[in-house]
Formats: sequence, C-alpha cells, structure tokens
Amino acid sequence: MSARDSILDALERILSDEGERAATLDAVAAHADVSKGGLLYHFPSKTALVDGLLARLKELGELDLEKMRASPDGPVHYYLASSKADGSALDRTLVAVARLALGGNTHAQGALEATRSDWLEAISEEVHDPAVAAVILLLGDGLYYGTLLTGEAEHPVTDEGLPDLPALLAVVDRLRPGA
Amino acid sequence: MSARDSILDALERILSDEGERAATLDAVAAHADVSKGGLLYHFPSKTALVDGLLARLKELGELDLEKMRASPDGPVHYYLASSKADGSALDRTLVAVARLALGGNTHAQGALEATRSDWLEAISEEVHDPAVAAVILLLGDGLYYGTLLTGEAEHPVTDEGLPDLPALLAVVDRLRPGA
DNA sequence: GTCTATAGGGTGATAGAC
DNA sequence: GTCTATCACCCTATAGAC
Repeated sequence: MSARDSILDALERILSDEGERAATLDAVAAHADVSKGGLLYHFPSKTALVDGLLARLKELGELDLEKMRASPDGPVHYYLASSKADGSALDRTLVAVARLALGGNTHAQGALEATRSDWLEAISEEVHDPAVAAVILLLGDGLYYGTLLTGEAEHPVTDEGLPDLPALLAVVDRLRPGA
Repeated sequence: MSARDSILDALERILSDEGERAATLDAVAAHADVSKGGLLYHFPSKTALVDGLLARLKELGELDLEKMRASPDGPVHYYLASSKADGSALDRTLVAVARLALGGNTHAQGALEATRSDWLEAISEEVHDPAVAAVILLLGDGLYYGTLLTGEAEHPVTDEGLPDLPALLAVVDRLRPGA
C-alpha cells in the first residue's frame, strides 16, 4: 500500500474511533507508522490532508453510485442496506467525512451534500413520488446517524432493540405501490 | 437571567454555530459576557460545564416528552414536526449535545441515547408495529441529521429541494392503518 | 524521502487580588 | 462573586540535518 493511502486510512480510523479532536497530525502520523515530517511531505498541511480524504470520498462515492444503479434489488434496497454501515471502504470514508462535517468543516459539509444529492437522484429514478423518495433518503440518514453517534460501525444504535433491516425494508416497500 | 443560564446559552450557541472545537472556555466566557475566571466559578471545569448542559437536556427533554404525549395530533406528528428543528429551547440544547456526542463525548452520547429511547417509547404507544415505530424514529433522526450538518437550524438540508413537512407526514400516515 | 528540533499560538486549569 | 495573571501542555507548521 502507498504511504498516501495508509495515511488516509489512519486518518479515517482516528476520526471514526476517537472523533475529530483526536485527529491531530501527530496521531495520524503515529497510526500510519510514518513520522510527522513524513506525513507533511505527502500532505503539506492539515487542509491538504482533509482534501485528500474528500477526494477519496468522491472517488468511492462515484463507484458506489454505479453499483447502486446496477443493483438487482434496485437502488432503494441497495441504499438502505448500505446505510447500515457494514465496514466497507466507502462506509469508513463516509463516517470519517461526516465527523469532519459535523465538526464544522464546510468543505466536508459540501462533499457530503453532493453525495447525498447523488443518492436522492438515484432513489428518485426508482421511486417517482418525491415525498416517498425523501422519506427513504431521510431514513438512510437516520441509520447513518446511529452509527455516527456510537462512532463504531460495529454497534449502531439500531442494533439496540430496534427491528432488523429486512423488517425496515418491508415497511418501506409498503410505500411503493408498484413494488 | 442567571449567570449560569447565560453561560449555558453561550455554550449552546457556539457548539451549534461553530462546532465542538470552537467551544473553548475562553470563547464561552466571551459570548456569555463573563470573564474566564467567572465562568470557572460557576462551572469548576469543562467537564462540569458539559454536565450542566446535559442536565439541561434532561430537564427540557422530560418537559417535551409530556407535551409529546399530550399533543392533539398524537406523539408521531409532534415528534416529526419537532424533528425539523425550529429553534426551540430543546432544539438548541439537542443540537449542541449532538455536536458533543459526535465529537466523541461518551456522556453526551449516553444522554442522547436516553432521550431517543424515551421518544421511541412514546411513539410505540401510538404505533404498535415496532418496525413502523422504528422507521418513524429513524426518519426523525434523519431530519435532525440535516440540521446538524449545516449547523444552523435556519437552513436545514431538507429545505434544499426536498418536500415540506406536511408531505412527509402524509407519507408516514400511509404506514398507519388506523390513522 | 524521512527525520529532529523548534517556533508561535491556543488550551484547560490554578492561585490569589479586589 | 468576579476578575487578572500565569502555568504547563498540546496544537499546526516550518527549517534544515541526514
């Protein structure tokens, strides 16, 4: 793996596990097994480091959008299933960027908004009622919010006494007359 | 207003508008128009300051829960309507605590989880299908997530091209056979 | 290419004046 | 009760050795 990628991986891990405040240059360098000077060679500043993460989100997001559109179960099921973060590369990046966005980083907010807008577009191709499409988008947001709260994708809020994904999908399907 | 309350107000405002990192003792004191020493007289440490905010959340949350149960439109409509943050005292506190929770503060995470659990209970009293109740809870989470992303309750994500609240409520009502 | 050393500024917290 | 002065610590970023 390239040094660049292992640095971004370390940044994601720290943002997910310990939050935005813990993601200092020192901590990222230590987790990536490079020196602080080495980190600053690859990313000249913290802003550049964050921009690197946002570029990764854009790349992974576009790949996922293709998979979403090509999914045999349709974009909606694919979207909701993937909203229960399962530890994929995109999930890890998304949680990390969300942490930055919720910490006030406006670039991260914009990147997330763009991704969400792509999702809504793909959902709307399958579900033509805009209100239903919005409900689905917001439901996915809610699922993501749960994993963001706990930080660790292993213990999402929805695992604590809430119904499982198939039950939620069944409810959503009742909103789609054609399904 | 008591000095204590104006300090907590200042903390909320900074957390909402600028994020967790900006909520330093200095900044809170300046916004509350007290000196840093004065702030530390009322709240001996930053942990005590945060605990003060969590106590306020508990208090406002219990009041809101009563209103939710007594609402003429039923708990579900009340819950979803209030999930689109409208600048109420509870909304401000909730957004602030969510910022802390998403920054990694485990006390704040627990306080939010307790509040969410109360909501689910109240929703379940009206909606007996647990999967539908979960969808409603998550939908509210999604609405909140939008206001958290932008930080300012004045420009929630759902205002940007998504249907308005009545349209969402109509969709949700289709899930409740008795409604 | 990767490292050490250090600058310059902000942080939470304490002691003590008034 | 509220303030000023100050502490030791941690942050991002730079300069320059190897």
